[in-house]
Amino acid sequence: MLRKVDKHSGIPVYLQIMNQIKSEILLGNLKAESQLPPVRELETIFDVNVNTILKALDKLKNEGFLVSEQGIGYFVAKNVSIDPQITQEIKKLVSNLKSKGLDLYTSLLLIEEVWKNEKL
Amino acid sequence: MLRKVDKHSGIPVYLQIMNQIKSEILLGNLKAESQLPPVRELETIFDVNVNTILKALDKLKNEGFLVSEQGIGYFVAKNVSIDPQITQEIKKLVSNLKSKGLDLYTSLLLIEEVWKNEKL
DNA sequence: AGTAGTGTTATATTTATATAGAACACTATA
DNA sequence: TATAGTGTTCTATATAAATATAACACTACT
Repeated sequence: MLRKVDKHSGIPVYLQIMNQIKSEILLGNLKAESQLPPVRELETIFDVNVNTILKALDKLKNEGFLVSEQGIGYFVAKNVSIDPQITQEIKKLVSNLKSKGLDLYTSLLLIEEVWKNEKL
Repeated sequence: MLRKVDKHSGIPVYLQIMNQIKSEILLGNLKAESQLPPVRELETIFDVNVNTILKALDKLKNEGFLVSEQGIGYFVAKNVSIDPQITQEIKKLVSNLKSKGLDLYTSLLLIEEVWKNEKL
């Protein structure tokens, strides 16, 4: 589920890592209490330096998504899964956008812009 | 339509500027051939330095969204408007997500993750 | 006590981002 | 030809992001 980051996207790497982990938690793919791979393994998975991993994990701790225990590991803190119905609607839109030939980046742009421009 | 950037979001400012302008073009709010505000005005609009403006505009030129003429100004290059039907579907999902209490950032995360995980 | 497997901290270095401030160059028009 | 309004380039500085490398600290288990 977790995958290498894109070092040339312009998006800071530690943010990409935060986003991946946060998403997995929100989508219910990483359950509360479950343990993350050790940081040195995450280094390999994401293909970045430990310090970058730690920066991401530290921020996720501050946001309450993770807890850590010295000598033991990192754990998912709370259960914050999203309503599966919402996931379903997102899937529909995504497959729709894909079938129209849009790429991910453009799609995200449009969604952000619509979000910020629509009242309510 | 164009608005100040968030200097503390972690997203590079020049990228935020690129994204705003690109979105306006894609949504048809900035028409082909139309002229952008002068760079020194954009400085004020986005509340950043000229050099940062120029970095964003330069990249948009390279992507073919803009052209510039010394002493005259920046112009929207091509007509790349998105199918309005797609915009409509995005609006529906957005208002749906908003009504469920999700915030923009979380929504974008989920969409990106679903996009990358779904085959097809 | 020792060791393997964890997280944590620290220092130095490199590269990317962003700002400030100034000067320069081109275009149109008075 | 002068000037206002544009874009463009340059240099210097500051901060943030990312890497490499090494050492340190805690936990569980033998």
